[in-house]
Amino acid sequence: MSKNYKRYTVTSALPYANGPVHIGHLAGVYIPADIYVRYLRSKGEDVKFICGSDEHGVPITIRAQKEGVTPQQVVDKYHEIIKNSFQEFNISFDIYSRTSSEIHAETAAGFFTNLHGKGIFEEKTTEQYYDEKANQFLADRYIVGTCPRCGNENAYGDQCESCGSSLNATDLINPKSMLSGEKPVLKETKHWYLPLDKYESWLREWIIDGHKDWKTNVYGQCKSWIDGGLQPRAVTRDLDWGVPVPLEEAKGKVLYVWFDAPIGYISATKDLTPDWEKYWKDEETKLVHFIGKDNIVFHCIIFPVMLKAHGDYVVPDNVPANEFLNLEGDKISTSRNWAVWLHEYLEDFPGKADVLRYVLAANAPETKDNDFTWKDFQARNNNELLAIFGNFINRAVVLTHKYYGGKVPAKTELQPADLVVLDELKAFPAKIGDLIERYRFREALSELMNLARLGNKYLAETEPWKLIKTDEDRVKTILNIALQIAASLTIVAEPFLPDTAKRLAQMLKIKPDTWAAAGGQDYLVADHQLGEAALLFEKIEDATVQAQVQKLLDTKKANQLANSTVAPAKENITFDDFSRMDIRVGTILEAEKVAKTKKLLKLKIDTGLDQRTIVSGIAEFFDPAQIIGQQVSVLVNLAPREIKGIESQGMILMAENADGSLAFVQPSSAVKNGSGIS
RNA sequence: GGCGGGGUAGCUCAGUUGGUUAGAGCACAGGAUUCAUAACCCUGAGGUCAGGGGUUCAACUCCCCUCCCCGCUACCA
Repeated sequence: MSKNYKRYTVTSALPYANGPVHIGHLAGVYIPADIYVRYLRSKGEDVKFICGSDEHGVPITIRAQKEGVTPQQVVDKYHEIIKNSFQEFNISFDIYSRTSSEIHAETAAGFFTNLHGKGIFEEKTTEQYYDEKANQFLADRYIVGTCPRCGNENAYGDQCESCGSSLNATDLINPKSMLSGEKPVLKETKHWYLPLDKYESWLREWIIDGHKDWKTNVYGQCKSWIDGGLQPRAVTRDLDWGVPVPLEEAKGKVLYVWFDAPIGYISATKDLTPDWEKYWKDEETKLVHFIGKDNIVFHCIIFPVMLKAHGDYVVPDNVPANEFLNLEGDKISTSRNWAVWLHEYLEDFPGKADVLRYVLAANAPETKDNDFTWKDFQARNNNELLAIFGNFINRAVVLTHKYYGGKVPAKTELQPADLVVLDELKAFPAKIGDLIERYRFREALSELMNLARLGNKYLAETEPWKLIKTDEDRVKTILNIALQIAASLTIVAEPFLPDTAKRLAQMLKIKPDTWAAAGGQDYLVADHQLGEAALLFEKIEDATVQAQVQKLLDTKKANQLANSTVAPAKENITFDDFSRMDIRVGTILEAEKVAKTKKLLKLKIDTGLDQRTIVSGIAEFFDPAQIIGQQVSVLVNLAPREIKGIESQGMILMAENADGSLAFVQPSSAVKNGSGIS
């Protein structure tokens, strides 16, 4: 398992180019990956750090349509924003490519052709909605219609955004194409499937038996998927935005985005170097994917199966997926604008990329979901970066300037306390490096701070500012050692805080050196002239973080306002339309939870006409025992429908609150069962 | 409901194969200090390791049950 690798290919998840990047992405994926890569480079390893924008898929075409622009314009816009954000946070990709590029289309199509040639794919024909006027098949999101559950007339084919139900396009009442407005027809279409099920035994051997070293969340999730049984997965779609399927018979079809996206790692590497094959096809290359937990199945199951089926490629050695980062106690949400966007952070905190890098790395969701708060951000800047790291550097450099004109004094006689500190200093780089190699970035970072703490403690205990009056030789040794610690910090801090490391190196007037030089007791030679002391960090005031908190509170308020808006009235209907509905008052006689469901209650209702069974999705809000005997409104002439094997004969009328909670619609005083409602 | 992950100090989190007294940072209290951005340094207090049962000489750790949070997934007429 611990093979000796000659080189590394490190990828970080391709951000989807339909929006900017926020702190959750950074904390979960890009900062860990960047720390890992910078460390490897510092060790002198041969490493390529690969990323790029994921620019295909239906959501981008929808956004384009909404904004009245082309998909290419959408991805061009976000590709630039995302790319710039990464640059400003010093995420040191060797290449940041994109999947709308020519080289990617070639690579992805080539990959498909290769698998197709090997007879890997299964072909299946199914019925899908087709717009005859626009002459194309419709993605689920391209079909609107009336939600069969809540009656919202603008439900999408995959989901109703009004009631949150997930739907099949064929469930919609009065489906309409978003392209032409016409009613779509069902039409047969052929697609190519990757038979994941045929790779089950290989996956078991490779992951379940072979990669017990993976993080528990990753390993557990993979095991769950494999044990649950894998299904063939379509690799093609009827869509005009994507990589065209390279087959004569597949005109108008593109590669499904999940198939082409991971190949983006390969095409980006091609884009980077003609030597790309070495980084993908050589057994001595260690492939590592940094991703968030939502991406585990693609990087641990699907992409490896693709690589395995192809046969020439190596499969990942590790996939250190992180959990999610919350923001001030709530989930980060793009649609609710509950996020700290990277480009906005840099406007509010210019020059402070490292501060956010530090806070996010220190609080990265490595084993479970974590919370980012502005208060914590302030505390970590003021109490850790500034008070421990910055302060130590400042003390050492200021004292050296004060006593020795900024020239590194030579060590004199070493005392036991000095030797202890030098030993500890020497041990740090290996300790930090080991943690990084085991993907434990938080702990590695805390060891980095411990090195600065060692410096502070050493100064506090030796008190050179007192000794300068009595034992100047001793002071020379002390400051020399303190400066050696500072010098090593330039190296071991670099993966985490690249800007800071650079500024520190400038202050000490040293050239960046390799990891091997860190921990040395003579990294700074005697008489070396230091630069002027400068502050590495500045204090973040209460008012500053308060402003950020206020910004979020405003967002929350805006969201509440948006939620409280009442849905617009539906189209007028005739009295006749209304009178076709037979709504009666009934009494709940029995209520029990339907086994193996979360939302369903099986109710027995006395409708006055009869006693009938109705299945209703209200279990989340009502305790069965508490609702027996209550009167409710029942739509009695709704066609019966089987739900979870139970025939439901009618529907209970419910009022839905803004927060989604439900209430019965019931008479204000008891009336006879069977009384009509009109 | 099924599957996966999690529940450890006021807060954010460590705790590797079961092994003495369960750790760190922040916050808090006391002390020391003045080179340093009132920062650093030392000491202390603070825990029914979600709850219950079991295995064991020994359980935060392994097994069973229950509750809660997150994710994937099914159900919603």
